[in-house]
Amino acid sequence: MLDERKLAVLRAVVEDFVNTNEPVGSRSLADRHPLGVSPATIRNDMVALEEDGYIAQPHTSAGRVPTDKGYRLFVDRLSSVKPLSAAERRAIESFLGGAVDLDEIVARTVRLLAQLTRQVAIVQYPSLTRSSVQHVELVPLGGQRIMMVVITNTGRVEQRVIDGLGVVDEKVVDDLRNMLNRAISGKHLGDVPDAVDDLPAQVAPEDRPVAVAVLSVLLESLVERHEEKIVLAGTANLAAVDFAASLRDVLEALEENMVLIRLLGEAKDPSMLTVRIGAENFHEGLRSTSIVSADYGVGNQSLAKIGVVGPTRMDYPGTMGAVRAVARYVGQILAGQ
Amino acid sequence: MLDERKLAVLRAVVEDFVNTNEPVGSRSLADRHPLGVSPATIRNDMVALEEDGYIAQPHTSAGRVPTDKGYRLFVDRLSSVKPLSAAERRAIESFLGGAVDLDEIVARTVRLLAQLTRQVAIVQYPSLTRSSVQHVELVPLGGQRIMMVVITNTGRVEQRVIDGLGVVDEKVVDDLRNMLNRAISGKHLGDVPDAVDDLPAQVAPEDRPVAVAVLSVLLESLVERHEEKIVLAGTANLAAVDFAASLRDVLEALEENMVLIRLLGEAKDPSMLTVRIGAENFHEGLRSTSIVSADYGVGNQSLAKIGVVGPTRMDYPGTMGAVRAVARYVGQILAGQ
DNA sequence: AATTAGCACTGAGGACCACGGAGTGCCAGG
DNA sequence: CCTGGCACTCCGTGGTCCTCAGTGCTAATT
Repeated sequence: MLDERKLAVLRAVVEDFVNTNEPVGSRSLADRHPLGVSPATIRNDMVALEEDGYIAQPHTSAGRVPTDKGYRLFVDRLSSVKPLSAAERRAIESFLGGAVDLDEIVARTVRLLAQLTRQVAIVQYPSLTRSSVQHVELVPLGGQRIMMVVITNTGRVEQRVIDGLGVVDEKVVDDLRNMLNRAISGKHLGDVPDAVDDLPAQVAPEDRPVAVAVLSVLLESLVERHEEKIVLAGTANLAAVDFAASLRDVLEALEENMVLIRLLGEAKDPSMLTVRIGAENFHEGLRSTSIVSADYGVGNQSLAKIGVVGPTRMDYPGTMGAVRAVARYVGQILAGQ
Repeated sequence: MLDERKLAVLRAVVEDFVNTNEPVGSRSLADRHPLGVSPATIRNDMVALEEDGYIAQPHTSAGRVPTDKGYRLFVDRLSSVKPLSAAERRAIESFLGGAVDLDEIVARTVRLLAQLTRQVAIVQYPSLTRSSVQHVELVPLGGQRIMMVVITNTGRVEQRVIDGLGVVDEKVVDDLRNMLNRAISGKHLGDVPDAVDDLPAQVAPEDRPVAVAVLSVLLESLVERHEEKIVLAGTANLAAVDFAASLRDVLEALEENMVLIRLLGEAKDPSMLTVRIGAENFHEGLRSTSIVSADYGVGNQSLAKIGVVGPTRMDYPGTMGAVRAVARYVGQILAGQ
């Protein structure tokens, strides 16, 4: 039903449309691609492709434009991920090399990805839920407050102030800290609740309120609140594109972090590139955009996602190459931290 | 030269233009404002205002539009900051109330301000340079690395990993931590370098490399690197406006954090509202925007700035009111932390 | 049976033009 | 000093025409 040549025509349509942003007609296609047949033949193929829903006409007597379904086929079967040039790879290395802490790694990564793809880049902070506790620190602040700092093995730091305890003896804080670390350091975050369950029973009754307060804040900050943090860059690149939806809708969607997190999260196949095209994105404002995302992590443990948002009419092979390459490098950098 | 009525006309022109986004003519002005004179008289006044450069005509036989100079006069002499409504104030309180840590306070503040003003909001993290050290924590990570966490009195937390030290004894880390805290906790950040100057001399010679490494990272993270962090929200609100400069230029300028930091920093009068109009902003891409900014802080000590970026054609009284109110509330919240 | 050349048809978009309307500047009279 | 009146200017709108890229169809060719 779709023979080789029809697929070649579809590929050519996608490539030309991505380049020119104008509906592509049979004549110009025959000119620019070595298909070896005449425009008339191409027209016949186009009719078939249109009947199957891979391309569409904005109006009669205009060229053809790929549909979401057409892009889908293109991505799945007609293109391959384009590896980065040596220069680009060197740029990544030097760009990410100088980062000193997690915040900076993330900040640089997102800018880098936006620059490489000339689109909007998204980087999610390494997930809390899949990492383990490296260390818990309790710091008595002046007065009646304690600051709790939790450090995970992915370099992420969570801090929280615990208040309203009355005066707390420094010795008590010391004991509590030691006990806590003995109980949970090295533990997977998911196991923390169980691990601390019987701790209050082990402290002297008069110190129990403090212990309970600390534990409840700990649990809240680690387990209950697994809102993930994300960072954006390159929104300026959107201005160059003209969307079916208004630019405003797209920008609004991008500011809704929860939406983005969900979208990134819906990858089919972990540790692989995922491409969601147009209406495949459930969010209204992103109907005319595509999202290319990938997992990154240390070893083969996935920690979080990075991704790129652009018009459906984007350079898929190039974008996919950039996303994949950056994801790998970030993983390496994190492993070295 | 500029009598009362001419000023009233200018005020009316600004207000109408802000509302309608269309050049305002003498007739509609006479209709909508109780100036008590005829359109012809208003025309004469307009000629005078135009000669002085406060308003301009996009083309002959069109209405008048305020110039940057006109807005300047309006802001300085013809308008007053508009206090928020009770409902708005309640919204601020409930919105900022639930924040648990500094990151969240900042994140909520910026979203709030963007929503109140329907423009782009900027919030700068509390400055490191003006705060003091609350506590320094050294945490031996597994192996040969140490994590350093510095907590300031403004709730800000800086963390850094120190690597490549060889195996470090836990006892040494303990001593170092105590010594460090004795030396610098409570100290103003600017005084930290002096305060730690002679610390290496106090440790045993064999531990000196560790101490030196820790100190150099400390100094680097606190003093040398006083890049300030900022956060944006509400960029989607820009899409509704049509700028003289392209939207892309504005978005690009907004992504250059260093530019924004400089712009915010150039407030005339600390602890007061600052308004920079159009070409008063040195940055190319922001020539057709205005920036309203204010300091916030605890007590009368200014810690950082917040601000709003919008078209020169903005509702100055309302925006100024929102910025001022939010700045105050954030100060209160920080003080209570 | 598949491909191609030829041809009539279609619709978008640009150039051109006429016109209505909002606004101005100026002048003469209150 | 203010105001009504008036001639003038220019923008924006809507209509018409024309071009042009591209299509679908049919008949001829391989």
